[in-house]
Amino acid sequence: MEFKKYDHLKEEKIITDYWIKNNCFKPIKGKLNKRFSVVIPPPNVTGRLHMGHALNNSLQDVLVRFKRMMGFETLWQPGTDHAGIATQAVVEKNLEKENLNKNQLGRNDFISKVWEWKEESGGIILDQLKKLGCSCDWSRTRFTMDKDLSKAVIKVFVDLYNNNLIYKDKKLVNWDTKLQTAISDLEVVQKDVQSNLYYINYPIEGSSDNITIATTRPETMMGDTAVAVNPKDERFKSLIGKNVLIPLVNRTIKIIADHYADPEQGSGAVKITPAHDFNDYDVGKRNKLEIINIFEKNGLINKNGIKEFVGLDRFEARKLLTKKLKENGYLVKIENIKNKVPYGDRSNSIIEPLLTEQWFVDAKKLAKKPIKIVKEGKTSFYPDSWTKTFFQWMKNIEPWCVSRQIWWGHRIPAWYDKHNNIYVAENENDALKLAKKKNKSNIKLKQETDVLDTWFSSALWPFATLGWPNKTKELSKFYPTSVLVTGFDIIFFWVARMLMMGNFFKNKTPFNKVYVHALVRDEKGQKMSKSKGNVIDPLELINKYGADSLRFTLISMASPGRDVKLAKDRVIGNRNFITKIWSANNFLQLNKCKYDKKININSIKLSINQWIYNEFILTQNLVTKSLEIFRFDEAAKCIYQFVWHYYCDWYLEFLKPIFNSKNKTELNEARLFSSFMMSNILKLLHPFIPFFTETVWRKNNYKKIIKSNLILSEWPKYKTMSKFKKNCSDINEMIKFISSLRSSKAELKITPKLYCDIHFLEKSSKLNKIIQKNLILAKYVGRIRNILKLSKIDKNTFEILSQNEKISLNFNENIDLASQKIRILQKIKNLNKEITALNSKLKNRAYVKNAPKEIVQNDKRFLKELTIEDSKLRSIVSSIN
RNA sequence: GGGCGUGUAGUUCAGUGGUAGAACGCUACGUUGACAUCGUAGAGGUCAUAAGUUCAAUUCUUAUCACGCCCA
Repeated sequence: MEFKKYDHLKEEKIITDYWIKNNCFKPIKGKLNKRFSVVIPPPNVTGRLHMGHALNNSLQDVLVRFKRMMGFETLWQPGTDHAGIATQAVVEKNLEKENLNKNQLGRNDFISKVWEWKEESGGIILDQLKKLGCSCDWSRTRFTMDKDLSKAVIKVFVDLYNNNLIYKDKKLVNWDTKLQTAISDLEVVQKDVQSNLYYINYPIEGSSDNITIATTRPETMMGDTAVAVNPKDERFKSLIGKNVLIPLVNRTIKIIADHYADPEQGSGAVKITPAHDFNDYDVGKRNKLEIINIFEKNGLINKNGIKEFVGLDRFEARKLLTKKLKENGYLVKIENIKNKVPYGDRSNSIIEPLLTEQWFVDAKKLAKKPIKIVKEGKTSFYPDSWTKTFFQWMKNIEPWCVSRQIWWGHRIPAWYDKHNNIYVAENENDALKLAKKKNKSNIKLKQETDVLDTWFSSALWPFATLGWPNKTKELSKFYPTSVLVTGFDIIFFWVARMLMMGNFFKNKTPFNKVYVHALVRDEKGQKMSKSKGNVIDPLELINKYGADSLRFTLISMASPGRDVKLAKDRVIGNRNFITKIWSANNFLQLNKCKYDKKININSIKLSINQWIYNEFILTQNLVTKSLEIFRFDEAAKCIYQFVWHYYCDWYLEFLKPIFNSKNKTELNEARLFSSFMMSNILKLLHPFIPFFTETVWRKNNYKKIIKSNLILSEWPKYKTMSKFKKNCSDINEMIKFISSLRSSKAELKITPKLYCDIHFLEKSSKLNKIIQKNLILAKYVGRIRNILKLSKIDKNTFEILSQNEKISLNFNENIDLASQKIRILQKIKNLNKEITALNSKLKNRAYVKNAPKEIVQNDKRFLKELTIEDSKLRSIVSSIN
């Protein structure tokens, strides 16, 4: 009989359609009357599936499928976020191809263009998640710019404003000159770069002396409003209070004393430009310095700069200014140093601190409750080490700049009158009402043009997707969510902010547990990046090896606190695992194995069935326990071991002689039970490799017998049968015996397929009894011809030790006894090393006194066994001649 | 500079205060009626280094070294 190969491409498609058509991903009231819910970390609409998504979503799917089978009413809430800056950039790029820009279109038309783009290609990543097997309730897919979600965003903004948790302020913010918007602290990446440190002389007024300052950004001289020295720095003490002239700028500024100036750094004197440096800004505030902004919003020098520099780009200005300083003798030297320069994470352009009016969330106040919640364990991190990171950030949190000077996003619900009075309301009408109340007359209002940071709306994800601010059924059922699965890189961006918003608006923490997974790297441990060219495309792997192989690989490598180093070989290995199960299942079909629901475990008689049942229970318990504590790696490893090395390697081999026998009772039981076990294997494996297992489930007709799809079937919860104990231990002895027999053959260089006679040399051999009891297994799997009552002694006979019993083997072939003698002597030598070590340990009185009794007992028993082994090996050696 | 993490077989990683494990790779043999995407057997480790606690340390403590990440 020939079997078809497992065709993952074909089957995965069939199964996906089948699940969706049959509403398998929707919450269904399960046996437990408990609920389990997860919200997906919404991928960007501009996103394409990468390995990070693949890992993140595979893990969520494992949990969701596991809990669903456990009998929880389960919801996995999917969706995407609108990715303000990224999406706007994509659409602007498309416009460029048509020689258009957004200003030509105007705000409204541009936004319609973005929506057009979103409808067309904003769903790609969701389709890719379906390919991965994600069992989200796709009918509930949400988007952060949806009407409902936008309503939530606006309400949150207004409520926070009315609670004084949002305010408008003029502050130094991180300004992206390329995108021409403010961004939050978190969106700034500090990069190590090689820079020049310029030493420049500032002439001291009324003297021929200079003070030398050091700076990496000479062009900002145009905005200098002081030179600072450290009050403790003896070198400069006499200069404090004097005026200096900014070279070329020809403006006079004061030398001030401020502890910010570090005597060790540069020249010890530092120019202060409050408008263009966060530290200088603070110095300026302390010393009441003037603030002179010298940049336009696109990074060009404005009219506050030196005349001939106006309109120059900041880096051009630096070059030119350096040249002029040098020509005029102000430049002392240039030093090459390493320093950190801020870059925008989206634009990759150097961030300019710029004084602008922006909207801020009072994160410090909002952080208080989440800190408490996490301390109390109402939300806990797995692995726990992230708790510390979380606290560290939350306790030092800065105001969160939430306004962005772009068009695509939630427009801030604030209106201004002509005096710039602010009215914050959910809509223009309400704003007008507020204005009327204040002004006692009807006036015209203009809406704020800024939009909100995308993370502002993502922060509402766990309750906004469930219908908030409406009081929906879903909200009461599925909030708070059970677990959040996410990467550590967005703990601050997203997790912390969800905790703030959830605890403020719902007065309940948005998730009870946060499972934090690591990054996926390449096999050498390098971060995957396009520029390095080491990116592995998950879709390529899915096409080649199947979604299940990729999932199983990622899941089994997700051990806590460690990055996933992905190599293609792993995926191939796991594809082989799937093939192995496929062929094992073919074997069952070949032998007409059929599962009957009326199976009565209690009446199972065959030792091997009892044994595999027992092993299965151990596996079932360990897999369940591991998944409960997010040890995905342990769970995957455990089921892999069971399927391959217990079920396939031993159980199926032991079944063969029974399938060949004519004992109807045994045959029927074997057929029934092997199939029953297979059905349970499929269940345990289903969260890991859902497509394959559901396919086999259908192929085996389990659906008819069990009356359920695999995805909605019941998670195994079988109980130990104590009366199986003896037979299980017998089978374990059989395995040990057969293994030692095989080893001996290999050592004797005898072909494994060769049969031999055996004879038990011990007076009352336990092994003998066990083997007699399981004779057909021993004969078939152990390849034993006969069990002799009397020992043959000839040159084809060789004695071995198995489970410390002496057994003689008799082959139809000559044996090289001399070389065996050498081998055994070596074994004895090693054995004696152990015996000596153990002996001296047991002679140590302190050890015997202090160690737990069981440990000492164990050692004594072990020593005894070794001693017996030693003497038996010696007797074997002496018999060889 | 502050914080966190990692260092165990050739590789990727589990693990434990009491005889060191897996997967992949490697070596030898093998086409026995599920499976060569396979089987059987095997080789391979001073558990980074040093000191301390302990009857006992790969495991706990401290220091050092190496690597990685986050924050300033």
